[in-house]
Amino acid sequence: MLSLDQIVRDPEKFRTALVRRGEDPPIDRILELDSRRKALIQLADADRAHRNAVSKAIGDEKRKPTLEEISEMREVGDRIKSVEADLAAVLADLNETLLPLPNTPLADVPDGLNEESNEVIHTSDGPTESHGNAHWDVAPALGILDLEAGAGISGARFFVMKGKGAKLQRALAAWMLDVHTNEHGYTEIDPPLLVRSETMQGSGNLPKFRENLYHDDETDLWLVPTAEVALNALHQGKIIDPDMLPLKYVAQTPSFRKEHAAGGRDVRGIKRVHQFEKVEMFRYVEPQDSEAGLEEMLAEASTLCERLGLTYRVLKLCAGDIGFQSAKTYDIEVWSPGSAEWLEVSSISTCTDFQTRRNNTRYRPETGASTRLPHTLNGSGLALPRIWIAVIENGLQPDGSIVIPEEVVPYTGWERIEVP
RNA sequence: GGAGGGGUGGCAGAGCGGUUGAAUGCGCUUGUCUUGAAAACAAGUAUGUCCGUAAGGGCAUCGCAGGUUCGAAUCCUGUCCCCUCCGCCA
Repeated sequence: MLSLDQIVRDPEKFRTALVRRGEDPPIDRILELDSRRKALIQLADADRAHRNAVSKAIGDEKRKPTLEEISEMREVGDRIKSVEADLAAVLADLNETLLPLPNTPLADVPDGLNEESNEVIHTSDGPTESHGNAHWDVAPALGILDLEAGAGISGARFFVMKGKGAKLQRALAAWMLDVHTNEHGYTEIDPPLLVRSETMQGSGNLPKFRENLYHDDETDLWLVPTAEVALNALHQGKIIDPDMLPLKYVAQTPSFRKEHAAGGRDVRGIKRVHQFEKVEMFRYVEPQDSEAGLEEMLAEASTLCERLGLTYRVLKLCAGDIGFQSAKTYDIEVWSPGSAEWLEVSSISTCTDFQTRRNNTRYRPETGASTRLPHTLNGSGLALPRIWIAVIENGLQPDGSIVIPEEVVPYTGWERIEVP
């Protein structure tokens, strides 16, 4: 959520920032609601101050209230109730107006309203040829992926990994977690996958992206579309002690997405599915450290691609293409020689104080100082079925077998997936 | 699923209708003392919001939401969460 206070102080700054994202923000309405809000607070506070004074006097003097006092205070009480009702309506209105507004892009985020304006800022060395053997042909032939079985069990966009395919995915995830925990200083988290509405709202997924989420009506719980949702809620309503920041968390979880918006795109294979594994990095940092932290996370995700021997490139997303809660995002894409395209395997964002304001996570810079909102950063490190695809397609040998990247061999226990 | 107990400040823990933002202890900050530290002593130490240039003042908050009352941390209702025992169960 954007800061009401800051919007009121500099409405034009927010208007232009949101227009960059292609929004038409109701700034004037917000300003009007805020001034009504302040006026109502003053009315109610004045009445309450009066009532408190009278009640205190009665208490101090240890006497019964007079009939005049009782009738006057009843009147005051009624008036307070009616002003409070008005105020509640204004607050609800304000909330509904602010919640659907996305974060404002940072100054260095490129202009542009769609992915065509994204900037490729780095392309690694490595081959970008195509051999035309896509994973949806190669993997089923090797007996490590069963798309029909997935469809039979659960429907379109579900899949079954088998044998060395399943083991490869598990090995990749374990390796990534180990790199992040052992080399990058992250603490491993295993969070709940079903979360409350409040938690979903805190990350920015609700109320706006309801149609992309799985929900259980009976318990009113939501399946997480990414571990970010849970990691972001780890300190909700809490004040983080001085010297605790930065907090660096990593989690491997499934992600559940309805993918309604994808329509008929990426229907073949397992590039876009309803349930997939992902290793997610998440940081809570002091505001002044968030831009440097973002660069570090980009490096941490990039190094994984490099160590797997994959050709990858880094995109700086334009203002119109960054996610709802993001102020700046890098995407990492790896080359898929089978389908001859770049596959997005990581999206790394700073959400500034947008999420911590929503779920009331604060920190104290030092003992005795007043609280501030930390910034949150999130990034995939990395998204699994897609990295699995890249490993399979890049490891494909002339004889049809797959050679596994050296780094993960200690985790698989073997170096090659042979033709059966 | 059944029966009971409980949610109070950074932590522990009082208060159960009269002003209480809340005793007390611990922790923390500052000061005195000390060569320094510890101990001791003294003072201070919640969050949010509104008015105000500021100093300062008002209001709200004792899980959450309502209700009763001149007045609610205290009484009533609902709800969420935690704990204990029984049952069930991976």
